[in-house]
Amino acid sequence: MMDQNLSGETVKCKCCPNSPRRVPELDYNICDRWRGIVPQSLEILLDRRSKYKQLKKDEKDELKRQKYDARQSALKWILVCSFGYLGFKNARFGKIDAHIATCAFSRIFLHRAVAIAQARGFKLVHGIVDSMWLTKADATAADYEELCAVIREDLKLPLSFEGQYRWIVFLNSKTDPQAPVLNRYYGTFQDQDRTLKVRGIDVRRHDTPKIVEKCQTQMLAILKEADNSREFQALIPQVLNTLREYASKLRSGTVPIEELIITKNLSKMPNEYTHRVPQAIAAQYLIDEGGTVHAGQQVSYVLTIDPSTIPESQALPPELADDDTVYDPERYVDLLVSSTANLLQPFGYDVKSLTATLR
DNA sequence: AAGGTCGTTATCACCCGATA
DNA sequence: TATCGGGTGATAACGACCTT
Repeated sequence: MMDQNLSGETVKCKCCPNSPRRVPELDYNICDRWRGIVPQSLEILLDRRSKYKQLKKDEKDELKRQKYDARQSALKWILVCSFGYLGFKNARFGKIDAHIATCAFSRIFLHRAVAIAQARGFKLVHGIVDSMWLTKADATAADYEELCAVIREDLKLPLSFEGQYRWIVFLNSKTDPQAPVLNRYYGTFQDQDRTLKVRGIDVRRHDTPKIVEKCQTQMLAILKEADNSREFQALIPQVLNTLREYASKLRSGTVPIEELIITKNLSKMPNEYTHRVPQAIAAQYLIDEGGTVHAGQQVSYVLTIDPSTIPESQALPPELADDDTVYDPERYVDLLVSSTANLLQPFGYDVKSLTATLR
């Protein structure tokens, strides 16, 4: 968007239909007379972000480092939204053609970056949008930095090396167990702290109850000590012990309600729900109590024992829970099992086998 | 914004045994 | 032989949330 002058008024502009600046694949013309308002605006944000990144890099004080990191991260999300907004039809400066053009450039750049990496002996494990995961036997951080510099120079784009993983697990798709998916993975970096990076799974979701989050966090803490896949496999029994521990705690009925709360964002008014989903049931309880619940609002609930088959009794807002409220241990155990399976699926464990080990 | 995953609920077909 | 109900499994629709 920046360097290519991609903006609502510059892509397919009327003033220079024969501009030499073209969009790859699509051959749209890009204005050669004016700089677009989008790149002009983004420049401010990009400059500021790279300043904070640099400041963080040069800073020793941990608190300040965190502060700079938070600022560059806030700017990152403003920039991500700017890209999204370019394709939003109601946006003042939006235009779908400019959005499509941005995607076309991004494909070309990613392709080119992959080609450069491969030409230098790196193997592409996975790539998405503006990121690549590469391997090369015995490659050092310096090798990756060097590759970065080459690509940066070639594409004339800022590019940074995030780190080297000791190991990384890409989870397979549940709908197509053959295919690993791009938005669910976890791994540890080779730094001193063995920093974990986790995307997409339970601990990253805000609707995961605390009990499951704690359990999965503990499991990840166990696995992060592995240096390679052999050590990883050797740690799996400890992970299974953690699962058993949490499951029996749940079954003993002693887990406090606070750890069992599930919170969801309502996407519609409670009466618009066609399915008797727990969040709709919980919302109805709140309305019955004289509360008001709107789309966009958060609603919390606890999964309760359902002695009848009335859907109403399967969920209860924690606000209405009392000492007699009994949670449904088995449904929470199911959540634990599924979160465990999310970690161990590539190693031959699934919900069925894990459930069996808990009997 | 776009492109996904995934879990839950609803629905329906089907099987099977019980019942009349 | 017809009917009913429970259980099971497949499928569609729904709904939430995640990734960049």
